[in-house]
Amino acid sequence: MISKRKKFEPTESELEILQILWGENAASVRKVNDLLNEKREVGYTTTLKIMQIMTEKGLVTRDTKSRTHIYYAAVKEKETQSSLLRNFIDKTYRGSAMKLVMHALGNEDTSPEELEQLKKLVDKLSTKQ
Amino acid sequence: MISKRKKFEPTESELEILQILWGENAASVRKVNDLLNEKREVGYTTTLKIMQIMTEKGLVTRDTKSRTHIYYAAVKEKETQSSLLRNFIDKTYRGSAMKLVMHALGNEDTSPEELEQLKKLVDKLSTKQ
DNA sequence: CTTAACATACGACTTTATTCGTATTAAAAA
DNA sequence: TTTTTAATACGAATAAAGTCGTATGTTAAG
Repeated sequence: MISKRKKFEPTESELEILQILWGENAASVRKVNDLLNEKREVGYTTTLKIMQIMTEKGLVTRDTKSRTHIYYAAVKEKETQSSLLRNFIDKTYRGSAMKLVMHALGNEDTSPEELEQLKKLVDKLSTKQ
Repeated sequence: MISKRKKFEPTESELEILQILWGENAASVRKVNDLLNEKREVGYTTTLKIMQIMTEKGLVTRDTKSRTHIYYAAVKEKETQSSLLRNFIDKTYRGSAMKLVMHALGNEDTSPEELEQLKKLVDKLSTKQ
C-alpha cells in the first residue's frame, strides 16, 4: 500500500457507511446494513465488523446502553471530503485543483442554477485577490 | 473489495507509473524506477513487476526488441482521469460534481489567471444551455 | 417457561495490491 | 575470454480490506 491513511481517511466501505450516518444522523447496524443492501448485497456481520473497526479507529461513536447499539459519525462530512479530495487531486491531477475543476465542469452536466451559484463563487474569489 | 476496477481504472501505484509515462512519453523500467524514487523508496523489481502486470492489463505497451524494454502508456491521460473522477464523485460526493467543484474552489488557492480561465468556461457553459 | 429471533464479539478465510528475492540470461568491461 | 554489471521473469511473502461463520448472550413471542 502506498498511502497509510491518516486522520479522516476512511476506506471505501467505511466511507459508504459514513455517508449513511451523515444522512441518518444516528443508526443501528441493522439500519445501516439494510440501507447498504439497497445498493449492493452485503452480509450483516460484515457491516457489523466494519462498524466495530470504525469505532476503534474513532470514525464513529456508539451508544451501547441498550442491546442494539446506536452509531454516530464521529468525523465531519466536509472535513472528510476535503481530506479525500486533497489526496485525489495529488494522485490523479498531480496537485492541480484547477485541472480537476475544469475537467469536472467539462464532463458533467451543469444546471443553470448551478452555473449561477458557480458564477457567484468565482466573483467572490475574484474580489478577494 | 467493493469496486472491481474496469477499463481505465489503474491502481494507485499503476497510476503513479502512468503519470511518469504520460510525462516522458516512453521510458525503460530503470528510468521509471529512478523517477519514482525521487518521491519515495521503491525497489527496482517492484517497479518491474507492476509494469509487467500493467502490460497484461493493457495499461501499457512495450517494445521488447532490445534487451532493455521500452514502455509506453496505452491509455489516455484524460480518459483515465475522467474515469477515476466519475468514480470519486460517486463515492465521495454521492454523485454531485458541483459539490466537488465548489469544494475544490473553496479550499484550494486559485490564481487570477485560473479564475479568468474559469470564468470563460462558465460563460461558455451558460450560453450553451 | 421455552423457543425463536436477533444482537454483538471475534477469529479466520479470501482477495487484491504491493513488495522483493532469486534464477537466468545478455551485454559491457576488464 | 572471463568477470562484472544489468536486465527480465517469476514465484512467494506481506499487508490491507472485506467477508462471513460460529459462539454466546438477550429479548420477545408463543
